[in-house]
Amino acid sequence: MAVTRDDVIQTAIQLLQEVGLDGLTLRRLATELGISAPTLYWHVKDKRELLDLMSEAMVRMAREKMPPFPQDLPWDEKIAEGMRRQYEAIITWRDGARVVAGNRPTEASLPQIEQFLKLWVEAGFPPSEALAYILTFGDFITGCTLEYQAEIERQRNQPAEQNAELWKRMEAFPTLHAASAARGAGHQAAIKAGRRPSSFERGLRLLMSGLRLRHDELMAEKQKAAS
Amino acid sequence: MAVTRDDVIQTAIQLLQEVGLDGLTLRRLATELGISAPTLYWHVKDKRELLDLMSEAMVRMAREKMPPFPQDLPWDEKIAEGMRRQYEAIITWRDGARVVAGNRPTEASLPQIEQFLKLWVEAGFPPSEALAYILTFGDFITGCTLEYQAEIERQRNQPAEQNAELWKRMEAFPTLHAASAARGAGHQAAIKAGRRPSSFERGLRLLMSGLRLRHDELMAEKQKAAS
DNA sequence: CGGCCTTCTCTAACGCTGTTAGGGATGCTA
DNA sequence: TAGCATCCCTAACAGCGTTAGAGAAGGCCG
Repeated sequence: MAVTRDDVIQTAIQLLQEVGLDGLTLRRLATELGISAPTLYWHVKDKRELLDLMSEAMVRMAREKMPPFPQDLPWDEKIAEGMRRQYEAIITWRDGARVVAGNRPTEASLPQIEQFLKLWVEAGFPPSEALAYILTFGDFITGCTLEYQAEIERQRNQPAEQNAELWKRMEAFPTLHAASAARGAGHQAAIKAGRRPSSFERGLRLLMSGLRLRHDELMAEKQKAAS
Repeated sequence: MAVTRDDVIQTAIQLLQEVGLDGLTLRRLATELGISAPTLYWHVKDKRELLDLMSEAMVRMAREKMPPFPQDLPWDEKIAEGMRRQYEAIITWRDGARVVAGNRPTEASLPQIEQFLKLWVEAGFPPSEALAYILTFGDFITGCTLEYQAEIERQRNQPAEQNAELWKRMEAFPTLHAASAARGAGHQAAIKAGRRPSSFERGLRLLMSGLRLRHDELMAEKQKAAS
């Protein structure tokens, strides 16, 4: 049976889970598909294009598995939920951040963005401001997922030896040492247990607080203009 | 005259500015230094190590060029200024985000962190919470710089042709289209003129708003405990 | 039926990458 | 004078993304 373009993408994604982005070579992918490496170039223009297609498919697939978007929430919780979903869609996949980040929004993501944008506009934000905020939140999501997954890959590659040395050096810095100690143990344990780090939720909370303030401002302006 | 390890790092950084991270190969770097590629392995263990050293040097050099840190500011503006400096230290360099991001904090950055951490503790944050916030802010900086520089490299490689097509597709999505139109022109012009995008300042403002709220909470708790 | 054209695949090879092996030359030190 | 550390070399390897160009299978049309 002939390999389809979709087979290529799905197998690539599956392979990504197993070996990570650095292990995802065209030759390896071809072998997995039972074809030769150059044949991939019939299905796909580039490795770059393959990654774009994977990125799109990964986000879409992750989204499809989520429960329907809750409709009966106040505006701010809706927006927060939207952000959480984007975060989830990326961090679900091994090296998801490196695959997805840096891609310009693809055509397939436009409806998604449009729908999300509507939430903001309904809440009272001007469209252009809303878009700017979405991109800014997106930057945070990118950074969050990237750093988290970088940490995971690091731990996969080297069993915590250099870590100990850094810890030693920290003793020269009392505040940092105290902070790390208070944070350290629980945090490390959480990562190893597969639990998500609190960094995203913490940042999201801050961003949402700021956003609510801005929202209040806008509402006040509108009230004033109406009177 | 013999090449020193520092020559290697400095030349690598300079080369990075000219050709970007993807153009920074060991052979090219060696040629620039007037030596052969394998000789680099006498100065440096790895390409990975070279990048770590570059990262450290880049941040340090950028910092050294900045005016002394202003001391007579309220706590929140001090913290915001610290964040701005970290952002600046990365975005100054071509592909700075890709070089710096994903590196665990190096030994050389520990004093920097310690000092910054003190600002937070003086402001009334518990050390571990402060550290967590610093990392969260750091995630945002990473994402911001990364996406911005990715956009720059994209524009360097392909002169805006695919961009136009995406724009066409947008017309099917009224809210998005309106938002992009309102934002688009000025934003593009700003990037081409070398001005920094507002995304970072916008996010920073939100984060700081949230942080001030949290600070109020902490102060209230402390007051309560004292009485 | 024979011929064509699309679809899917192949082998061979190119130019590039980071990296290793192993061997020299120089110059300080004992 | 011997030895050792320093700094550099050539040759080569395995792997990467990618290109050139040819070939087999199947539907369509004369």
